[in-house]
Amino acid sequence: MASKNLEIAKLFDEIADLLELAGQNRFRVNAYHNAARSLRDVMADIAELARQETLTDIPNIGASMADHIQEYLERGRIGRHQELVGQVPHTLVALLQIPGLGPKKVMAIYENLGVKSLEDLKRVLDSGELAKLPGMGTKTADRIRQGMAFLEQAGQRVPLGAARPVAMSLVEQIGKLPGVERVEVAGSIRRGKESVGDLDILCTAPVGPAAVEAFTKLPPVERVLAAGQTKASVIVRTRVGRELQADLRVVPAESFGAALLYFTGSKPHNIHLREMAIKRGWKLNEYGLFEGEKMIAGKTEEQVYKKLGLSWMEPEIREDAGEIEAAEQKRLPKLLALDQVRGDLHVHTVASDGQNTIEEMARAAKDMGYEYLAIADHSKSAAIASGLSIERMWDHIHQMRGVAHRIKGLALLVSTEVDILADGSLDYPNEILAECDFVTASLHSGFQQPREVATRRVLAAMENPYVSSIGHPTGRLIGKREAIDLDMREIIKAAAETHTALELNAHWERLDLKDQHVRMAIEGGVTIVINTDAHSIGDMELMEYGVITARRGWAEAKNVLNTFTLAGLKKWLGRKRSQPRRPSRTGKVPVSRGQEEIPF
DNA sequence: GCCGTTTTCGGCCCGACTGTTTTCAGTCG
Ligand SMILES: Nc1nc2c(ncn2[C@H]2C[C@H](O)[C@@H](COP(=O)(O)OP(=O)(O)OP(=O)(O)O)O2)c(=O)[nH]1
Ligand SMILES: [Mg+2]
Ligand SMILES: [Mg+2]
Ligand SMILES: [Zn+2]
Repeated sequence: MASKNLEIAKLFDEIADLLELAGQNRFRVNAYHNAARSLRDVMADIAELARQETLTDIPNIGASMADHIQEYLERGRIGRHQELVGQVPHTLVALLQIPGLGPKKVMAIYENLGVKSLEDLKRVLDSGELAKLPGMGTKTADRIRQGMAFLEQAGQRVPLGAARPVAMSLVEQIGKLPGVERVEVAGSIRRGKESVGDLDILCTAPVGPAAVEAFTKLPPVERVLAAGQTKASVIVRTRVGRELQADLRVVPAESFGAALLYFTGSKPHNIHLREMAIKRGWKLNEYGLFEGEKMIAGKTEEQVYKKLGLSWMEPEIREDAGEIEAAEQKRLPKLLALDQVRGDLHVHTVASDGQNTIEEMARAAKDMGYEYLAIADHSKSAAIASGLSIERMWDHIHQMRGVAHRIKGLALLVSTEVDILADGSLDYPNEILAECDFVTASLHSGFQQPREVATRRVLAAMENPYVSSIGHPTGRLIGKREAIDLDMREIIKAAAETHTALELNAHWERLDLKDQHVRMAIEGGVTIVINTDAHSIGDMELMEYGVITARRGWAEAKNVLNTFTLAGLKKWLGRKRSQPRRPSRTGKVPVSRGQEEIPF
């Protein structure tokens, strides 16, 4: 299992759902959801906090929640949960996933018709029994049927990199509609979440209903879920044939800031801000900040934040994970920006499974304004990725040095993406690694290994003095392959101790390290390196997704290795490789095989 | 069930859209 924190969070969410089905107090329901969220956000190991008896220091964890946690750690179950399962069939929780079906309807259908599962639900829809229940009719039945179909078709979240272009294209089309003024992407896409549930778009227009209506008639709109005076929800079909929900919100121009704030979220961030407004005797909604009838802010996000005593916050950190407290104390991080990135330290070429030559990659990097680029092809065991044999690697090193020598205005670094083998040893001997300016060590096998085994492999790799960074540490593919079960706290500790960077692989299918692990790593004093792992020139543009994810992990430029100048990078690398062996360090002749001048 | 620098009791975000309800509950953003 990934971690006790997540296991307990899942149980708390289920308790909340069961309580809600049982018709209990909605604030208690919220308390369980809030506790679950806090457990997901907390960086420390929950078992460790339990030992120290500091569980109630976690926000939203009080005496009851702490007892539940203790009980789970000791006995692997929570009595409260089991009681509830005795009262309400736990299979009903799955039915809540259907859009349009909430706790009240699920309970009514269960109590009157005995519906406990999706199959049962289909049956009572087809037989017409559902439509006969009090408070329900044929339209309700239709909505539920559509909800079930949508859940099957598009129940899964979509990776940011797949969703964002669709959202951008919609923004462009909405911008051309008559009467529409400003248009912005909002929601989880604006916050840069690794995967998104839908597309949220905000626009201003003097006449709301006209804009809403025009939106629902756009070509990509397949069907309309709801459309009113100020907003619409529709289903769009993407070019790859996937269905996605898109929500448009329309507000008058004077409310733009308040509306963007609202629609960007996150929901917990919104609620926290609204509670702050209440404390001051005001009201915050998507139309503005109000003192009685009087609007005191709303034209811009900054105005609203300022009135609440806060500085403006970057969307990426609006998760109510400490950013509001930081803003109150004027201690917000100075988040990393894309233009601070000076190089890419993990790209492939035709030598292994890339599509461009060393020279082409180098020229492209130079055109992007980079100061340095590290060519890192696969090592010999990566057979499906055409990994280089030792012999070919020596030749490849020669080739890389040749290009490095010829190209001006870019430091081309000799590198490798060396496999971490099953026993934690590396796929190349140290003689090769010593020739590299930068070494990325990656796991490409054994994804199912037990936590201890996989963790030990990574720790062993970090012990190697030539390993500069661990590539895509958890090996996950968003929506496709689970992360390797690793003890990330151990790995972060060891990375700090061994002076090894952890990669944030920028490809939107990976984003690995993920945002929360980035934050944990930085907290642990680890340096992150954001690499695209490009397999073609175009892939180098993926850097932006890595930067967004790093920002979600509160990364500043100083935490990110590839924002360092070439000299700074060199100095950083020199700390682990304490032996003098580089001519640039020692001023002496190259150590070995040094026909070419080593550019580094 | 959690929380508190005016509180250990009494609050807990706020609004839009839908359907079948004759006045608003349920669901969602
Ligand atoms: N105040 C308030 N705002 C909400 C609530 N639900 C949603 N919002 C706001 C904040 C959300 O970021 C925004 C868009 O809603 P979504 O349901 O699409 O959530 P979001 O985009 O954050 O995540 P997603 O990836 O779509 O699951 O609307 C709510 O209950 N209260
Ligand atoms: Mg959304
Ligand atoms: Mg939405
Ligand atoms: Zn790679």
